[in-house]
Amino acid sequence: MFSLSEENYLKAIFHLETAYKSGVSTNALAEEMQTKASSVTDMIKRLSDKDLVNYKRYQGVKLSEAGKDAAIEVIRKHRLWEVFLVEKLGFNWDEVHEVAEQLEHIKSEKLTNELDKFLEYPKRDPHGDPIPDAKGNFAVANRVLLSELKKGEIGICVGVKDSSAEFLQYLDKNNISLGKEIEVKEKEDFDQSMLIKMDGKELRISNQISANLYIKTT
Amino acid sequence: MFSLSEENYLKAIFHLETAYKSGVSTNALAEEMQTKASSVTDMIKRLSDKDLVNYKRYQGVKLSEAGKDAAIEVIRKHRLWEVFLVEKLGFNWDEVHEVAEQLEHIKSEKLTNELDKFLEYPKRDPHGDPIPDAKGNFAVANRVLLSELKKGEIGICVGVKDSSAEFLQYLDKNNISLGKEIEVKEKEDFDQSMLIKMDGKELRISNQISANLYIKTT
DNA sequence: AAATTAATTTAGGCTAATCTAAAAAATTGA
DNA sequence: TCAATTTTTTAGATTAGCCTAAATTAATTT
Repeated sequence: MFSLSEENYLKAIFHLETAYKSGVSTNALAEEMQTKASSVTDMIKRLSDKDLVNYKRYQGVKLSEAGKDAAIEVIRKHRLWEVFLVEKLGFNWDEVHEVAEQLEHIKSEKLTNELDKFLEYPKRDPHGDPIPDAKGNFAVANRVLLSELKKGEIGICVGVKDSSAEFLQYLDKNNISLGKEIEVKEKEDFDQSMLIKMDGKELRISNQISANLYIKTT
Repeated sequence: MFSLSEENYLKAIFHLETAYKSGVSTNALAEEMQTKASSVTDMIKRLSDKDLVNYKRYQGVKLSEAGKDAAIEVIRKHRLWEVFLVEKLGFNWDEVHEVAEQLEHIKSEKLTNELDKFLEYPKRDPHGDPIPDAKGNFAVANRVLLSELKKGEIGICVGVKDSSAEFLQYLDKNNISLGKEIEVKEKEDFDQSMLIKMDGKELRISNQISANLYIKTT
């Protein structure tokens, strides 16, 4: 069994590995974990002793198979609890993160699997992220950022890259939610801002917005 | 906010206070917490520094108002989660304790209150124990132990004193559950064992059983 | 290729929560 | 009452997880 802190590190490494294919640097991990590089080195040693990561001094860190399994299990629980909070308890999608950060560490295989069943085996969490199944299998995300679409292209909003409360509240305020069809009417060369059409109305959004919205093109 | 360990101590003191009205002794608390007396002394000092307990050396410990409030909040969460596990996720009443021990430490007032609402404000947990409401008010238990009934008396089973998996499994095996009507047909002077009638059938039970079953007499 | 800068690790401390062993205080009982 | 026993506290270690400051290694410039 892993400690709360170990689980958080494993999760962070997992998320960073997509960006740092050749190994996650100590500094990147320190940034992600909001801690000091020296603390990261300490923890990496502990995780390495438990064979959850592969580590050579000054070379960055990668999850082992066991580490990956553990990370995916935590992510599975996090996302299932998010679905529970929104679907069953009426939380808004910008209110679930902090609570799910706690709930993801509850240890009970039966609990996780019964929760999954109770929620009818959801495939995605409220932010559109895929939920691993009991075997750790992910749905592969076949999506692009809205910022990558060209003028005239159309797609469905399927997820958010940034799930901070601030960003989600901006989306709520502008009625942007998962499932909405979005058409790129104009795209500014200078700052990448866009004029989009949604619900029959036009809306101008900055690149900061479009670069955090996942779209499935139709 | 309190640490996991602090919350567990507060809860233990709360439970022991009913038996030790004049203050909970260090040894009793060590026994309850499955730890050493010296560790208890350490923690009592910490709780005392935070004004969660009143403590004078060698005199046992009592919860302050703040300590009592904190303990009741933890107990409220524990029992609500037990209801959730049984009612919504299909756990048996002998499987919920360990998981609820973890869930009771999740910090989110909104979560607790929305869970309470989702469960339709249950008054009792699966073992018949009262659930404090959001203000910390308990239903007062108006019940006696089955072992206190005399021959010929009748009552309804409303709770268990021991909620260990072993005891609950014994009850399951003998079809004893909350809500059942029980009549004392015979009571043995020598060992206090009883012959009881339930569901039209007779069953002989030892004092260890009858002293752990709460009854509401009709 | 040497020098500077940046990243990483080591060394040494700190705190919460635990432990063992010893000391001190309270209780019991002859 | 006072000696023996029990209970409780103190003293001193230990571990996980974090910190700061210093040292080391790697990367980048010139």
